[in-house]
Amino acid sequence: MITMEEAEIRSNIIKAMGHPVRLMTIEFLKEGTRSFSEIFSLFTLDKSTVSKHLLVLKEAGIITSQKTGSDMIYRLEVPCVTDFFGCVTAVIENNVRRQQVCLCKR
Amino acid sequence: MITMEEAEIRSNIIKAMGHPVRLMTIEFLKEGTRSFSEIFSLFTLDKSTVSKHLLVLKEAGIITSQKTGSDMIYRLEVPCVTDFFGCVTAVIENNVRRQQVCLCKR
DNA sequence: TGCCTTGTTGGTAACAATACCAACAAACCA
DNA sequence: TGGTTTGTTGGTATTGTTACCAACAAGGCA
Repeated sequence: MITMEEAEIRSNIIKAMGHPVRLMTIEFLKEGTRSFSEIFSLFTLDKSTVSKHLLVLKEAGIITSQKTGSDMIYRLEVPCVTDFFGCVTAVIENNVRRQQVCLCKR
Repeated sequence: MITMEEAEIRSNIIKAMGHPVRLMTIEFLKEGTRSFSEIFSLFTLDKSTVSKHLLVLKEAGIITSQKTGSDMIYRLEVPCVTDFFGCVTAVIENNVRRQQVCLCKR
């Protein structure tokens, strides 16, 4: 079994992925490095909001950033995180199968 | 790319895993079905708090429950979620390597 | 029936997360 | 140099999450 302390560290990383904007960003960066403005243009959000989401991913160690010219370039540091999405899809399909589509409320 | 709506559904499932208590519970259920009282005794929390954490996992479709005698038995519905923990460990190790251990704040 | 045991639900207080706007800093360009 | 672009940081209002206690419901057993 895992200790409570361990669980806390792990959940911090998972929590960082638990937001639609951050999830989409990860998916986007899976295709390669992207600039801030490219990521920003995916959403209809204030630039400060996007910047803060990227900071959350950075602090979790999931992405890194690097200033290049006038652009800030973001990179997916640990691509294996996207492997997980297949399993998330399996959960969703299982929910649909069990007609519990609308139960995922958080 | 993934749509915003899709990202929302997925993030709901990931969010359900993003809490130490729920993460430990998933790890525990990986070993087999467990009763409420077995799960409850892992923590020093009020029973209502534990019950609510289990509800979150249920609503996400990650676990299921079934009344058996006087006990409520919980079961991990989609075991593949634990495959992900290996990658989370990779993130942690990468953070340590880059001396960013203390940056994972959420 | 009365009373444990087992777990869920409701209420609420404390805290965390998220969004916006405004202000700022750094680099680039005219 | 002065203005523009690019992104971050600070402040703050709103909303969401999590914990506790209390009350309840269902089942088992004296």
